[in-house]
Amino acid sequence: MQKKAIVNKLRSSGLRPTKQRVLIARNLFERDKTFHFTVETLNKEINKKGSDKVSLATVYNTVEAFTKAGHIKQILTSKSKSYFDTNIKSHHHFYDEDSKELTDINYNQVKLSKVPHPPKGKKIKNLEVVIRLQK
Amino acid sequence: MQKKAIVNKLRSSGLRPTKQRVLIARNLFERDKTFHFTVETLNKEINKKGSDKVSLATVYNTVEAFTKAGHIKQILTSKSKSYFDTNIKSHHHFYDEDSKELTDINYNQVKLSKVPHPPKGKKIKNLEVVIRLQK
DNA sequence: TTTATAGTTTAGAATTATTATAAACTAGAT
DNA sequence: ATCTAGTTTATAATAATTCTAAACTATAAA
Repeated sequence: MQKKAIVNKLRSSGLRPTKQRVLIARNLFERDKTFHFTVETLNKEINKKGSDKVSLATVYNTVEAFTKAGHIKQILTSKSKSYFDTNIKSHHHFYDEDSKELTDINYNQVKLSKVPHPPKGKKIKNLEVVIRLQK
Repeated sequence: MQKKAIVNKLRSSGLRPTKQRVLIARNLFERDKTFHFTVETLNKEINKKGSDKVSLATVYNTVEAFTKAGHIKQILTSKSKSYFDTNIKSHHHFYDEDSKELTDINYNQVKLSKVPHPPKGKKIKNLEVVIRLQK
């Protein structure tokens, strides 16, 4: 993804393309593989190189803004820390209990043949499967 | 569940049936419905009545011990707080994004017709589906 | 262009969730 | 009854996140 595309992406979701947001967005979206991260890991990534520094508060703000805009998505975990994923397509995860690592599972590798009706007045927004692994 | 059964449950998992553990266990397991909770909510429950007080640290310790023993299970969420469930059977959840509430879905209301092979050397420990709801 | 202003960033404080510590206590074996 | 390892407790420490309010900036309008 080129810088121009990044800027458009931000603009299209009502976010001003500030220096900090563009920097974070490039770090997130100019990758080959999808990226699983916490605010802490992203903050380290962003601030390690001699590059321009971004404050931790801004990393928090930006991650929240990107999540609301649907550019990244929050992952379901059983930890007291928030995890995010640059893969926003409907997909599922392996969670390895030994290594504590998350891996994507392609959407078409899981098929549900029966799903309950949502309660009245509610719609299904999405559906995620987490498969816990052990040795 | 009677007190004696509670005591056995604790003993069988190598936990001494102390006053505090029995109190917490009764609060958790002598319920009609399954119970979704955080340490904070459980702590309030336990300590509200004029009954014997249990320290917050003990509530944390006990919840951890019960989880390890498999008497309760940790729920997958996208929050920076740990949620637990007294329903340890394989089952799934609705997560209502508006009210932030979790509801159990019976195991047999969800059917998977295709599940990926686990990576080499790993076994599937369990599989959980979370259905996110919106208005 | 300047200028005005709403949106954004920032350091640091405040809050919330959890884990660690080490002294006092207790269940259960001897 | 006594001993001891396991447990509880208040409190401190740490970790994750949110808040605050002052400084800064993108951008729309003059």
